[in-house]
Amino acid sequence: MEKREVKERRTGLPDLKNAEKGKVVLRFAPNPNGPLSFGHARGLVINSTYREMYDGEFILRFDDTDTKVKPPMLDAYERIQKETAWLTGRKPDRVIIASDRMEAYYEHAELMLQNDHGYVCQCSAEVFKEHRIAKTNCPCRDQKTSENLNLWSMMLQRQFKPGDVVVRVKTDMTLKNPALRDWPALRLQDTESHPHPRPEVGSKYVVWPLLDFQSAVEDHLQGVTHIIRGKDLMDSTRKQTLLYEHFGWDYPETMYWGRVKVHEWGGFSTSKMRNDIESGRYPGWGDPRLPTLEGLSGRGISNTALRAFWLELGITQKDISVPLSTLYAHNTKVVDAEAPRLSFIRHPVLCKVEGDEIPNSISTPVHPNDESMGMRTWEMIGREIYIENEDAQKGSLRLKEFADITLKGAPSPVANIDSYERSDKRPIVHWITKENSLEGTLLSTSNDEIQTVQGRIEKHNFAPGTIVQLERIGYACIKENDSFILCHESFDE
RNA sequence: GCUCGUGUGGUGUAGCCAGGUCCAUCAUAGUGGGUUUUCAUCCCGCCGACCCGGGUUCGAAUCCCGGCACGAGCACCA
Repeated sequence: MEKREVKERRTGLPDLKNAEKGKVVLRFAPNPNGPLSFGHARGLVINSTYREMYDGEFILRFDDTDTKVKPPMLDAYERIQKETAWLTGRKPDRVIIASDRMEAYYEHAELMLQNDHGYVCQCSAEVFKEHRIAKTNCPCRDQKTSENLNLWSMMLQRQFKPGDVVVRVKTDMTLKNPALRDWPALRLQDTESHPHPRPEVGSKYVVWPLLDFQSAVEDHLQGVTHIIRGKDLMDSTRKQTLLYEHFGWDYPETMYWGRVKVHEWGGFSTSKMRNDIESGRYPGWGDPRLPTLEGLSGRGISNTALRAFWLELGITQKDISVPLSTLYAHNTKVVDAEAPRLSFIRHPVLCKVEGDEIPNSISTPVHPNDESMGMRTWEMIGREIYIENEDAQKGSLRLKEFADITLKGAPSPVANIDSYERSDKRPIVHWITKENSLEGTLLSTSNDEIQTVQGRIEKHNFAPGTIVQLERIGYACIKENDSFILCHESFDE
């Protein structure tokens, strides 16, 4: 047997099976029942990265076929498209909305009934469950094709109530895997009391496809070649493969990833977040404590870091739990080189500087490792500065880039300049002059709480959304000119 | 219960399909040190893993069988 030449370490995602460059079609299909969360990012990152690797196409599909249990949210359609572009770096090649495609699903449902590959079942869910467990056929299974078509048109004509009737795919009631036995393909929804939120859809339809049917038909219609999704949908693949066999279609290649939890968050269920927002626990989807893309980007987690994070996890089927520090480590790498440095003084203490030959201004670099970012210059005319209360307790300090001082008196100490050169090992602290700073606020998240610290923030001209580094504190995202939120964990006080 | 899937250091991940070059990769965390007028960045060192038991084989992280553990599906949710 021939041996591989060298075992090379794989980097990046593994190759796709049966993939030809330029002919790969991938998709990601969220339910628009809320904006995108951290968990959705995996599907977006993995699928869109394969698009780039294979020069293929990437479809964003809205699976909005449930109006009651997981009702879509109207503004999510736009938001999800924006968030997708933000995260993946470009727009999807195609956008499909399932609720626009109902006629196609009806057509295939009818075709399935005509070919006797499905039937209209009037058993209750409970009764059918008995059959599924007992591996026995339900009476509806033997109906004539004409009877099925007749019942189908009655469904469309609203002659049944939700729960009374369902269209099933004929598989085999003796299949080993109970999940696959004559699975339901379409059902009725009361769209009068639970209308679809899209005005053009509203109460227009009562017969709605279920995920396995809708997704299967749509994947075929769109020419999807590779499906990469969570392993919770493995049985979906098996169900859908049986449907594909009825239609004589070839099922796409599939890959799965396992379940991911984040230590600090647990899961990230859109439905649960929606409840928490509606109950007032969080003010909105963009709250920095929430694992939504909006919440994360709002506190300065970059799209590059998110991509690196998910690419590193890859597509193993293991169920894992990851600490947020992993994401933060990626973010630091992305953000540090570009983050201007600013001084923020928590619990500020005002000091009067005294000494000989005090210069008129002090200059310090915007970024210690990048001269091209320039200098920041503080006027020393007023000779009043702020230092952190905690530092003030230490008595003698080195004001960074300025002077060694000794503090005397309280509560407004005098800072006597001992030396401009560094003369000993006294601690180096950050500081700011009174005239070059404003009152400011620093927010941070911790254990589902938002903490606030008041202080003095160095004046700056950076736009909201800019990620800066507050010296000796951490990276922060500018919310407004005088308010910041910490990107990573909270202060360790 | 039935069905399916997964088990590599604290956390992830490579290697497994095509057994040897694996006293097991890389990252992150932790820890020690270096650079640095930030408790940042950067650099170096250390720490630490093949779920268990059989089997096949000259040789097993890799193949086979059996356990065990964990997860998911069995919805008229996605």
